[in-house]
Amino acid sequence: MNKRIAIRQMSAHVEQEVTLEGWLYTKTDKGRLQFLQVRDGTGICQAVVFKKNVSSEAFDHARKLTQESSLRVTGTVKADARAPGTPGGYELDVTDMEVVQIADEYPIQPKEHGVEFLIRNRHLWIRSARQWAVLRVRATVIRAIRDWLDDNGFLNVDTPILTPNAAEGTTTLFEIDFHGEPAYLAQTGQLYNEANIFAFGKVYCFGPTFRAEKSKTRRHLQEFWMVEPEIAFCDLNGLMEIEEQFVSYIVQRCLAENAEELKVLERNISSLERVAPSFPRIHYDEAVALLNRAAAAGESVPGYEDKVPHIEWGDDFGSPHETYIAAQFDKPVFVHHYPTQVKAFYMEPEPDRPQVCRSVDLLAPEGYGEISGGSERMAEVDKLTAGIKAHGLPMASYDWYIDLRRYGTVAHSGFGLGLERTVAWICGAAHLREVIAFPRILGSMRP
RNA sequence: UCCUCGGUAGCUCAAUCGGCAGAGCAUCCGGCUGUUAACCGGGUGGUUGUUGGUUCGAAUCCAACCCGAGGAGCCA
Repeated sequence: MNKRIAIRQMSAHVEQEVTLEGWLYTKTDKGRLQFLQVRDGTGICQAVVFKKNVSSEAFDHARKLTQESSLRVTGTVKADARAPGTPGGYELDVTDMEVVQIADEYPIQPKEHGVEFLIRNRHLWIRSARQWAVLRVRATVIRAIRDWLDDNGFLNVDTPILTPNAAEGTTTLFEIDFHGEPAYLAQTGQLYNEANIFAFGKVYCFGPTFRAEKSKTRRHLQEFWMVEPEIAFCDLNGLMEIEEQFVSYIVQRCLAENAEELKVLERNISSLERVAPSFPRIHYDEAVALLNRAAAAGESVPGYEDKVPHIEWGDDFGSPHETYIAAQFDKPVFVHHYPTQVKAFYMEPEPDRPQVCRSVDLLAPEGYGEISGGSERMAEVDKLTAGIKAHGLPMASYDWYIDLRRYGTVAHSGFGLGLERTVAWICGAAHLREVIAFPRILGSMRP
């Protein structure tokens, strides 16, 4: 029995005889010479089958291999600059092979396909090189998120997915039946996070969240993952410092650990290398002025056909606005102090100017939009109850939340970072559906 | 909910003014010792999204519906 190794470890086994277990990605048959591209989940490696080097049975088996057939292939690892693969530069000079199964005709070819077809075959599409690379980067982003928070004094306290009422509005909730009582799939764990900081100081929750928005764009999913850190004794400025450290760490971890994956994705690395503290910060007032100067000059929005639309002070930004602002910077940019009226009820108004609140969105470069939204939370009972009234929300639902301000209230802040938008940005992915294994998008949840 | 675009072979797409349903890839057969989405020769493969209408004749024109994509709004 030969040593079984992973393709990723091939460079450590040059001139040794090893066995790879995997699937045939594609094949080039040259008569007495066959090139097999073998995947094993860790990479793709070229296995070269010379007729004179193997038994006639093994050679015939190789000829019969179809795309995605499962196999064990044994041979000597050779360093060869001509060898393609991930990582390339090494190939297997085959001495023997065993077919596990000859696969049926495989629907996905290593060429262009339409979106509908690929989504319908998502269970197979995840084997393709691009999808494989994206999902590996996603796993790195998740590790980086947990590592940074765990190493910086945050305690992971997860929050419920079944909730009795909306945190921020009711139109985008998935309703389910909780034994005769209506319940909703969580859109955020933030309110519970705020309870948790009074026990643990700095906490985060990290899990799936659900939005029944009728949104059908490349930036929306019905089910997506969000990490939500929440910090006691922290104001808006403190929050932005944490966010820029956190996001920079995530990006740098991907650069360090996923060079091969980013190469498969043909991602421009230099724009990611710039992602380091500190990030530019602009006030909502400045952003409005910037947008209206651009609108007056008739500038167009990168990636859109339309010109920059004029904006009235007090309105929230639309996607074209966000995209234009983000395009003015070569790093993620903070926009802070949004108008109080367009933001959620719990955001702390600026004491000297209550028309704006201590909120901040982080906009990713290259058109990937808002990857994070956060704020300093209202710390006083009276302000909070006024805020709940002003938004027309049922006071009774928030009794425990208001309670938190009665027992040792402090300035506190938090944000939510959208996992898929972050991964899409790092990978340069065209659509969020590519950065989660089984996307839930409007009108489709199969497979 | 609204706007725009689309649906033809397993996949990606052609089909001129309404006039024989056509390629490439995949698959199958044959050839080839350095291929990178190989190449060369041959074969298989069709209820043109659905229903109805106009017409001698419809993939093509008309109507309704179904499905998909991108975007707006909303949001991470």
